[in-house]
Amino acid sequence: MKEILREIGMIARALDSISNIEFKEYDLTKGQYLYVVRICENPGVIQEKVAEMIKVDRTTAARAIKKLEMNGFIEKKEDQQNKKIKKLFPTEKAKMIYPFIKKEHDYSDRMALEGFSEEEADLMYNLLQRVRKNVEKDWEYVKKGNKRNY
Amino acid sequence: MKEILREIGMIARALDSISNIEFKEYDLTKGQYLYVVRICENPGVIQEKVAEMIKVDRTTAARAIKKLEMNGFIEKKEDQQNKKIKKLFPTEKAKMIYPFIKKEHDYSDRMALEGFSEEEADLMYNLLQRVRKNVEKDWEYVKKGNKRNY
DNA sequence: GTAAATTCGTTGCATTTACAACAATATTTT
DNA sequence: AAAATATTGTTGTAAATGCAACGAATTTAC
Repeated sequence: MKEILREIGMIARALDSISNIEFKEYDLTKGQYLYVVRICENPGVIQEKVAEMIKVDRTTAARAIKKLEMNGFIEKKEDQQNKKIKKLFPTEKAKMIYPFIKKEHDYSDRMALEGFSEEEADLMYNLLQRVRKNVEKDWEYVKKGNKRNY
Repeated sequence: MKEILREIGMIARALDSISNIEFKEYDLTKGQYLYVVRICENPGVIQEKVAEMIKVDRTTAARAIKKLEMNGFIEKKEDQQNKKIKKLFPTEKAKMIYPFIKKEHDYSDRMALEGFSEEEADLMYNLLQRVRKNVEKDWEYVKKGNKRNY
């Protein structure tokens, strides 16, 4: 069996580590860049969806977003139609740092793909999206309390 | 820019989450399966190397391994030549659960590669190894306190 | 239309994670 | 051989992470 997930785990931890170190400069603590990026790109999303996008526990997202709100990176706005949800928006402060996060991410993507041809890079992206779609099915299944059979 | 690292992050978090839930059954808490696997496969490694393999902070590995030792999953043995290092070995308890961890990992790898041809799976594995090698260079560079320029 | 189920958000608790700083040994440099 | 540097391991502290459990609003089922 090709152990692709072990490779993916190593890559992800290494990169998360790098990003966390680099974003301290913008007063973002561990993991927060993930939320800032998603909320900047999807203004008006709700917390629950952000957690799904990132693939993190709902309660983890809840606390991370609460802290981002306290530190002035994002704003929660009530919805008129639905009293239960709170829509999330980036503040000016978040909008200001977004380009820097993007730049860092772009650099890392380029670095990760060093030595790849254009075609290989495209292929990699497509293959990864397919893996991600496969994996998110199981993630949602298991997160809901179901048991995988193997 | 192809945002491969965002995909990789999503996949890795989803899978880590699944594994953590599934390995509770074997009394392994969050992240511990990573260490058990590496130490089973590399009996005699030292802590420092395990951290490098997994791509996790040295002190994180230190505490995780300490806990695994306390819970009877691994043993630390002093080296005769080098008084500084402690070699790590799996106990019988760890050796017993290793096949189950392997089975779970295999299942996840298969699930992740669903819809992939043999050739695509091979290609994916090769591309990922190349990305991993690129990324670990930067990780070590940044972890040592150096600043990337972008 | 009401009851049941689901969605969405929160908090209490236990745990992991990682930076900083230190100590001890080992290796390299001069 | 002594001094400087690197390696390996530990602990203090601060913070994130995630499960369990709750409440409230909404949607679905009957």
